[in-house]
Amino acid sequence: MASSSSTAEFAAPRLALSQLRRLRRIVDAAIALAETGGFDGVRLRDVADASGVALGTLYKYFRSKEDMLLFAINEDSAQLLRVMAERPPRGEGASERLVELFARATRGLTRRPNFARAVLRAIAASDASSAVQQAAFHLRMTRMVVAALRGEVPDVVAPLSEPIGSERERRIALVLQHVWFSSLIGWASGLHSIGAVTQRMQESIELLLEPR
Amino acid sequence: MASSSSTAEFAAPRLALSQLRRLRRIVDAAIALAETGGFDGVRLRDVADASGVALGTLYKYFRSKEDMLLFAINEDSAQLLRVMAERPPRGEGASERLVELFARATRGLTRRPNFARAVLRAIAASDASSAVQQAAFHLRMTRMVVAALRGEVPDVVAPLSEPIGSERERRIALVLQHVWFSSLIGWASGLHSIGAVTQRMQESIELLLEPR
DNA sequence: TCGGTTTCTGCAACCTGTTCTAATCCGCGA
DNA sequence: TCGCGGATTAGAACAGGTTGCAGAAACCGA
Repeated sequence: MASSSSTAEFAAPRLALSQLRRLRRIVDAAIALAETGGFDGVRLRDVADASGVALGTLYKYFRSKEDMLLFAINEDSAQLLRVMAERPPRGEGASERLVELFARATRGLTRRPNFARAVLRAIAASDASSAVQQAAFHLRMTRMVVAALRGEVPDVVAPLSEPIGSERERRIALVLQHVWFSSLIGWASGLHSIGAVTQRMQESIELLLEPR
Repeated sequence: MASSSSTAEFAAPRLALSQLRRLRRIVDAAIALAETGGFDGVRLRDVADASGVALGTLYKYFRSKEDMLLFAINEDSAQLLRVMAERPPRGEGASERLVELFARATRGLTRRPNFARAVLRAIAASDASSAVQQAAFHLRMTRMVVAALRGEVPDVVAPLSEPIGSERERRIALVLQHVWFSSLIGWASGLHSIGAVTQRMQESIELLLEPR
């Protein structure tokens, strides 16, 4: 049970070790399938086969296919936060650091384009039941953006619930995340290239930060 | 035939009158169902029944369910453009006009919340085959944003292919559309209220335009 | 170790988007 | 008017997400 993916991140994991292992096998199988075939490539019957569980068991761990992929991308966002804490963007000004932050995030995500398309579709189609996942992702990104704005190192250990940044910093983070997400959706829809995503981020950052 | 929805907007409609009427009945049925039950409420078997055509016929007019809803929202965007040309936002400064533009657009869309959720999901999940639709929507919004920035009246009749605005104006339009779209997706996912959408637009517009 | 509870399995079933096919219908040019 | 070709229809069929269920397995406290 354990309301899907919110589990490992928010609630105390009431899962036994064997269940944690099962969860991992499921998620790994889903990721592998997504890397090959994107959203449609993740056929739950295949996920079940590849992870050695019954089809119905998937629904004990996740509410839906989307929820499963949301869990995967949420893990990735935690990983990204760690990386950014270890090797923060080291540009001179806030703009350069932000550009680098999003360039690295974009590269990291789209390095596995089919997986990226899969999770983007999952995010876009998810409903309120997965809102917690989304919120977690958002809070991590905000933390990274604020850190990049200030030229600091993002806090990895602080609980996600802890508020961060000034009003203005949070607004900038919000705008940039919206532009990023929406651009990525556009890329996933075939509207433009990955390069266009990075370029839009750069233009947006300049528009927001550079004196006019 | 007629590659789905691009038809009525881009290519010369090679459809006979009876076919145009059929198309209209299909779209109207889909809209009605979406208004009631959102994306999932649009069951193609029901659309076919309600519009009096066979299930297979739907696929002669639209590539997919998403494509169908994209067509509907595209009609709405044309309508919005006309309304904005008739009664443009009449604030003093560019900021006020933009805030009003997006407030009105948001209200118009979310007045039928289930329909809005349906088309948002369709947009987010669409693939390259519907890129033309998306582009059309985007071009219309850009036209409205640029007009609001300048305090002019958007051009309704000019072909959508005609480029518009300065580099900076287009960037602002792009950022605002990304924020708008992404906020709406967040609303559709249950992440926040409609009010939050309008508020984010206001904050973003201030961030972009007001001197600091 | 035992009994009860929870989880997992294997499988069938359901639902809905999508595709396919054969038969029919319709408009239109000859 | 006739006949042809494209459009439409009814219906079946397929695919994959989701659900339900009965029995087997695993776990856990006593």
